[in-house]
Amino acid sequence: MSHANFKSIQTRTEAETFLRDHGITPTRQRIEVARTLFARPQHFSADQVAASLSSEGAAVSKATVYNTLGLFVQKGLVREIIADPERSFYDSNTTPHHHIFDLDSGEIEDLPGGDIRLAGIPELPPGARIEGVEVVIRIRRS
Amino acid sequence: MSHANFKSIQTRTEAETFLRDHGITPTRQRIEVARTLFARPQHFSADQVAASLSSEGAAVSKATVYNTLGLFVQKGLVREIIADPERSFYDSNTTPHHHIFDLDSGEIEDLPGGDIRLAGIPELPPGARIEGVEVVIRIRRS
DNA sequence: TTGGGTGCAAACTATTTGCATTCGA
DNA sequence: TCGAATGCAAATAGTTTGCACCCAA
Repeated sequence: MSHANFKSIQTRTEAETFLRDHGITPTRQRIEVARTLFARPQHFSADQVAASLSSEGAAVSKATVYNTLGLFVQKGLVREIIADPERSFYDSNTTPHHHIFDLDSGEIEDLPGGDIRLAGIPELPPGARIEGVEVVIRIRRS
Repeated sequence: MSHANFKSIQTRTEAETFLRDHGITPTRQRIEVARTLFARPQHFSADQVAASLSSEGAAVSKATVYNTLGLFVQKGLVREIIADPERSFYDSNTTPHHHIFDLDSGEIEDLPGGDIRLAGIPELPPGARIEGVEVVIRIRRS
């Protein structure tokens, strides 16, 4: 399955070590964000991260949530998913896989199967370096 | 090539007919937007459409540009491209093809070759109807 | 004539930023 | 201690909406 290599984080201590291992100063807020995000493979918007934290009593300001998510993307801990024109999502599973975006619920799911293969990726413009390839399947259930 | 079937619109009259054929009341503004968009296959943000129009002296208010693009998407005249987290783009070429998003310039190009094939699209959740499949390759040149 | 379309400005939402305060090492 | 990180509020940018006016049929 697509999150076969996902390493779940359960405790604050694990989160702290994880951040340190990635060269990130583990502050209280970053530890909380990491613990929430990496509890399991999931897709969260910045707002959902903030809401989840505050429901656990670990409120972190929205600005810090945004800054932290941006930092995590930059350090490769999470992957930004651009599928909803209204907001970005962040995927705690960085192993290669693709997504389904449900237009009715606004939720993102992993594309099951994981055996999607892109054939025939052509020659890119000279000097171009691929930063990412994303496949999004937009569905509707109504 | 990927826009082999693209039908270019050059005149206001052609635009008017085109809109009527798609069940859209051809107003002055919609005709201008259509003429600009369908002159050739291209990728425009709402802002770029407005700028292009006003540089031709055919100013259309930004609200109307947004409303018109939304209408065109809904009627299937253009395709919305979600590749840049900051804004939507609109592709006047609706034949199936995919995109390259240049992270440095913020521009979208068609993926050349057009022979990309997605193999192994798995079974989707029951009742799901595919509204669109988009492949975006993010590149950097720096 | 008349209902849909447009323009403008105001409203909204997501995200970023400036700056004083606080905290980790 | 001291620079980095945070919080809050204000600023930004894209997009949507309310409402009076206008125009296509």
